[in-house]
Amino acid sequence: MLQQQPLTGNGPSNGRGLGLNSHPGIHPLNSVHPSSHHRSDGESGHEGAENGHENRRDIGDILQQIMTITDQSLDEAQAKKHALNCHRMKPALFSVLCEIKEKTGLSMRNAHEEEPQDPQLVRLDNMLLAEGVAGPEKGGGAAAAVSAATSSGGMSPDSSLEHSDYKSKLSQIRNIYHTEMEKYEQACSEFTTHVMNLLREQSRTRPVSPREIERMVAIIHRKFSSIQTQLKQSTCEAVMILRSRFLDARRKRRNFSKQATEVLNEYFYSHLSNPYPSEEAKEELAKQCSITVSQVCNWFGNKRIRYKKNIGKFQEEANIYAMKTAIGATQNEDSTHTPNSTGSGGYSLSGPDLFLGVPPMNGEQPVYMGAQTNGHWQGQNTPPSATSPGSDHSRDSD
DNA sequence: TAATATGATTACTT
DNA sequence: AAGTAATCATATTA
Repeated sequence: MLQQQPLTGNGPSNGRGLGLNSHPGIHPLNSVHPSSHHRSDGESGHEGAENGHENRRDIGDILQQIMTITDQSLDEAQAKKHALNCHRMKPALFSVLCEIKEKTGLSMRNAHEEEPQDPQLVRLDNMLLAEGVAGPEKGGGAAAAVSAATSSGGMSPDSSLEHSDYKSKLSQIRNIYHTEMEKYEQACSEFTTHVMNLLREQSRTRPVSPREIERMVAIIHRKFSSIQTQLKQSTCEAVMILRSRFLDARRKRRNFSKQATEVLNEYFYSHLSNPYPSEEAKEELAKQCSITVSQVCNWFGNKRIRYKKNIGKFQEEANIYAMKTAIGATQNEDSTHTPNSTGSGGYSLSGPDLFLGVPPMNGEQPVYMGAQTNGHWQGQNTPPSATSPGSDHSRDSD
């Protein structure tokens, strides 16, 4: 029963680190059978001699029986044991053994170590607990850990796929961990009871103090818990790997939906003179685009810088969105205040400044070039005179 | 496949 | 803390 499979490759870390392929070696109990010691006591015709001689032979006999008792089959052993217990020299031997034990017992007394709770193990436990691997089953545990780990960035809804992937992987690890743990615990208790029974049984033929049993049990538990520590360790490793992979995935960029960029661009170009959405506006935009506020921040940061760097390149885009907003504005200029067009709700904060102060050229298209990019917005900036590949003079007729 | 677009990150600045 | 500018790394396009 205790030959349980040593955590084969289905472990969380591809079998790495869990390569304990043998049960904890607790052999002091059953390994002593010097089977080669069979003395040939065949010459029984020699009995008449001194008493001492006979006694020695008796003791040798009984010792022999004790030594070989574990070699016997169960029935045989049972019978032998019975015979042993009924042996007339048994009490004497027993008392001798007691005496010897009394003398040698000292060495055992100081073997009294109280394990001071390995800090490494404590750390492992804490981590497993924090990751939601150990401890009670809770759906939010893993998710909480993840969101804590990724709180800085903010995740797009796209990553919810990876998120659930992460969660399922984590629960997989969790399951493996728990089943393995259970297995070990069961094996441990089974083995412990087995050993205790054995010791109890043996206590009939040799002196076994409760203290001894206790010690043996402690040894067994130590052995098993060292295995469990290994399991914990590799579980932690697996979680770490999973986690780093998840965080890597976070770096993977995915473009926002068409509709989302639409909304963002609409806001941007309709607030070109001051494209700094307030906290509220950011939240509103985030909601509309189903992205996070920090993603909105990123987007505006990127947009501002890139627009400023090369206005010419964005001229067309600006015109398009200016047009859109204009249409939206005229559409509802007399009706309800809902400038929706492409799903863009009205950001009713600070009216859109389409065609800001800049006079719309003297011509046809509403060349949308307001934005005081040349020295306004936040702080000073010295755009290296936007290359303006677009034929239209992107600079205001100053 | 190279070039470009784009979302995220980082180091600073204000 | 919010921005800017530079940069990274991937997505998309030509």
